[in-house]
Amino acid sequence: MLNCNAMSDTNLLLKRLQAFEFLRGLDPDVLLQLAESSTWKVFAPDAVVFWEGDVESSLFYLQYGSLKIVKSSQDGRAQVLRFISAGEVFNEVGVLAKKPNPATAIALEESGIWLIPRQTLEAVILAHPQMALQIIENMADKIINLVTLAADLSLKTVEARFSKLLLDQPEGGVIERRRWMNQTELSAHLGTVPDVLSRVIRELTKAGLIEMDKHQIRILDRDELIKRAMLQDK
Amino acid sequence: MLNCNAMSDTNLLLKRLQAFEFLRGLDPDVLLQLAESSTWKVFAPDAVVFWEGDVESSLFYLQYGSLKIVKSSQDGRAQVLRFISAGEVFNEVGVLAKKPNPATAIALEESGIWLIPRQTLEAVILAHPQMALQIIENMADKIINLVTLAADLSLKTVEARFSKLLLDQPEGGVIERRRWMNQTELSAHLGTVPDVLSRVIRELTKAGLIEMDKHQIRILDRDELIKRAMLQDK
DNA sequence: TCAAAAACCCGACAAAAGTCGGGTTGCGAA
DNA sequence: TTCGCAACCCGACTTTTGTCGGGTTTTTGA
Repeated sequence: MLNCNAMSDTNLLLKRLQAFEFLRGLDPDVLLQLAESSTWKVFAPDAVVFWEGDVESSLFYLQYGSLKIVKSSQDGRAQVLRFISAGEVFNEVGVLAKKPNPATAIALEESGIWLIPRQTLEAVILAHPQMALQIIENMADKIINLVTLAADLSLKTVEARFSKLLLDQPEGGVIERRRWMNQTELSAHLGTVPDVLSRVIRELTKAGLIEMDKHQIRILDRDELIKRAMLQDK
Repeated sequence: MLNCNAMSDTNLLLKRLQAFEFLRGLDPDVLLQLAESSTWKVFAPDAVVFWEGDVESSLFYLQYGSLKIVKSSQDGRAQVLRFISAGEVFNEVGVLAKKPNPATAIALEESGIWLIPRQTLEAVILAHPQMALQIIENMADKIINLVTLAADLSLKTVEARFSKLLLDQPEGGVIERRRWMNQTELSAHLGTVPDVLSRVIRELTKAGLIEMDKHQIRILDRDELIKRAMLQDK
């Protein structure tokens, strides 16, 4: 399930940390300290990085791969709260607030992760308050996203949420469908089930707003899609 | 709408700040600095404290009264994200991340609020990193609540969400219905509309699980209510 | 104190979301 | 290559949620 070899390739981490926004402006020796006390883990696809309820005392830095953060119910349904891609940091909640994690993290593909222990992190924060402000900013972003998610789940239809997701796609008018970005994952992200998503796609296709082939979805009528995305939202 | 008299009753704030968890352990002179640069505002019931989209550069400390944080759609529906009662701090997002606020804050009753300007706050954080950790912990709590809210909205029925809310009530088995905690507000908090909430209450009453009179709701069968609250949740 | 406004109630209906059964397709591993 | 499994498709159905029109009760403020 989980390939965990704690090697000490700190040079590599050191280089990555230097490129990492959180840590911009820190002394190299502080970075070295962080690098030396961190451990390295590799997770296979579908492996659980941490469980809801776990009290995890490390900050996670995803070096390569991608993850999803989910909360799931007994009957199999799951709500994806966010996706995490390479270069992002997560588990601030667990590491700094000492609270059990509110959700489960699962690897979507093989993922390499650095674990920075709490002690080291706290020491660095106390010595470099600037870093605390960075972390706070990062958490604020998450709060903004969660607020938006909650409001959308409550106030918008599946069609509107899906349209919005399409429009938010950075590549103009096209969403790539990678192996792990299938209708099942997508529907969990939108807070619904695959059948309903399938139905919505069918309807938008029939209406001529989008076009789907095997590996991507293209936007054909952006204006109309915007209209539908705003349904029941301001 | 908004009764805004900037008086300098700093002594009062000083006393309150001393009692306030965020600031525990700070030097009295730092507290004084905070108190002196803060301003005081009073908001009438239903007054807007800040709007979604505003870039607010102060931290808010609610001294008395209560607020709700909402996100609303064009067609009048609104999702209440959280309630804020006396003694709580809010708008960390706006003040520290310099991001437009993701939601609107509205006074439920007359509310007195201290505004602590960003500059002062940042100075205090940089000088006392311990405080940054406090703020981070506070934000982590909010993230946990929002994660739970999003998952509940997506995975649970209105009945389950309402049951859970009842069970979460601190006073054993009783929820007080204040003026501003009516079915309209309650339903906005649960992510539904008054009619549906009314129906749920009717059904739970008919099933003998709860009992409602003019000013409070009592739990009659806690075990069965727990069962219903868990419906479609783990 | 009384009248208007707001909250609440409720049955009937409409719309959205979820479920089910039974398909087809396409990809990967043996 | 072929078998098997997972993803996807789709129509019919159910459940949940939201809406509407009409009512009653409660609160509030002039």
